[in-house]
Amino acid sequence: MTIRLYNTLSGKKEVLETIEPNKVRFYACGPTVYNLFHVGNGRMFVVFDTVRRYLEYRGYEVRFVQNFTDVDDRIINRANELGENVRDVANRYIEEYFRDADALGIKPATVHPRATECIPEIIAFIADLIRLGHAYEREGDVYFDTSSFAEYGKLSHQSLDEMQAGFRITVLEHKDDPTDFALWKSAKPGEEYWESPWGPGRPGWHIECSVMNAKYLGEEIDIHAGGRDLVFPHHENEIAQSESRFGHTFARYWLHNGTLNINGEKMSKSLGNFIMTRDLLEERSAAAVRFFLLSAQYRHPLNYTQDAMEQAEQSVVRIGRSLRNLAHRREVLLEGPSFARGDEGVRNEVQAEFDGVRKMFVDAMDDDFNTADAIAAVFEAVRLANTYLAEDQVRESELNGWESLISELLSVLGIQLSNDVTPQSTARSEDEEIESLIAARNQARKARDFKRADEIRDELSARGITIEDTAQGTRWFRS
RNA sequence: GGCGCCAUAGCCAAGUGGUAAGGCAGAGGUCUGCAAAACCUCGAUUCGCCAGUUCGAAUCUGGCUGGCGCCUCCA
Repeated sequence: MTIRLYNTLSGKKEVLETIEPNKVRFYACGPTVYNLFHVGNGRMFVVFDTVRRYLEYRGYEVRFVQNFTDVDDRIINRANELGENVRDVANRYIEEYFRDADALGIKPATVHPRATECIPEIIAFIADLIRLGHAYEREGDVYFDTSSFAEYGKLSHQSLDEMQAGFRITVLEHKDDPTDFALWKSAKPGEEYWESPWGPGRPGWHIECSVMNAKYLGEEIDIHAGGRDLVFPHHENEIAQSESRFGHTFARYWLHNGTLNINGEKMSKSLGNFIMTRDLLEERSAAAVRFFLLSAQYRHPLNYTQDAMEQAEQSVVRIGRSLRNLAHRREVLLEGPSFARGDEGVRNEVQAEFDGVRKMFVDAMDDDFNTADAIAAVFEAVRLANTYLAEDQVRESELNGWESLISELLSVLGIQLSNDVTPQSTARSEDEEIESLIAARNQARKARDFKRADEIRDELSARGITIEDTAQGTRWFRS
């Protein structure tokens, strides 16, 4: 069993072969912290969080690094707009990132470096590039000389000639060539700056990622991930910088997720057609949002619509009901006569079903993290579990088996189903009353006084209590 | 202008040469006093359109149409 992943560099699916056995060095580009992140950004975080979880599930020790770009024109502009200090703005949005990421079930990376924490290393890296003849200084700015890197364009599959032909407006500044890009930008009056051999200034955008990779993961890494829109120029430039500096392969596998679209267009801050993740979470469950974001293969575009979100919500409800029914059945079982608790282990045919579902899931995820197929495996487990629940005799070990299997798969996808949100204190005091109403209703049903039974059900329903009569008794829950 | 991607049922979405997964919504059935939950069955003779290759194509090739992304900040 091997994991295959689509590598943007080769344009093919390749077998994952890591630098060190059972260890993955994984870098994903993080946000520029000048605002909250929108659902499109959220897709990227969720997708690669899921890749990371899956690699861990498959036994890899994953060292996952995700940076914060906390030096950027946009942050400076934002700070000016707000009349605040640049550092304060950046720090605040880093905190806000963690808040929303946590709400979406995105695990913190192993390391979350910030560009401002790596300034000395960035300066040293740039100095090395100049020394090696890959960069030049012009009036306090430093540029990377793309013509010095023969393989420039290999990630985006374009030649330098093609790129130059594509430049509509040539903004040369001090650059020798339009495809050259800034490594170091001299500070404009009033801007935050760091001292450097080229005068006061700040790092360009691309250099921080090259530096952080080297600093936290080493000169060569296994997986580098980001959104499709980072392929060019950002990742192309990272490759140019790192490979020019170290003289060998930078990242083995380049993973890029498709855009999240809305009304057929890419959701982006510059187009202004975005929905903040935080706002979406006000009206939708995190589980549904995450389900939606994983409902398509990560490389494909995904269109955001109300309808699709509603469908995701319903799908998640179906899974949740199955888990709820498994838990209820176990509760009844444990309360029942002791012979019903007999636990002789899991029957072979049920074990075979567990194995079948798990294989379906792993096969799907092994094939370039096909979460759409993986979700189908979850539904297969749900269907089989529900079928098992319809049996007259069930065993605790098997109920537990279904529950833990479904939970196991959901946790790899990072989908956490919210439990009853009613505060415990309120819940407990109310429980007794509900139980007695249900008992009264069952008395009425026994006496075939269905009018009275339905009245009680309506009353409970009005209080937000849904009841379901099963062969094992009546179960209820807050809706 | 250059590079690249996509087009599968009402909706979402897998499937890259062997005869169309899964989910949502819908219809019918079973169970139930009823309801709910659940299970079963039904739904694309067909995969944007037109040619071609092949014993065989949603899957490969060419053309066309429609849509998107990148080439400028962007996950």
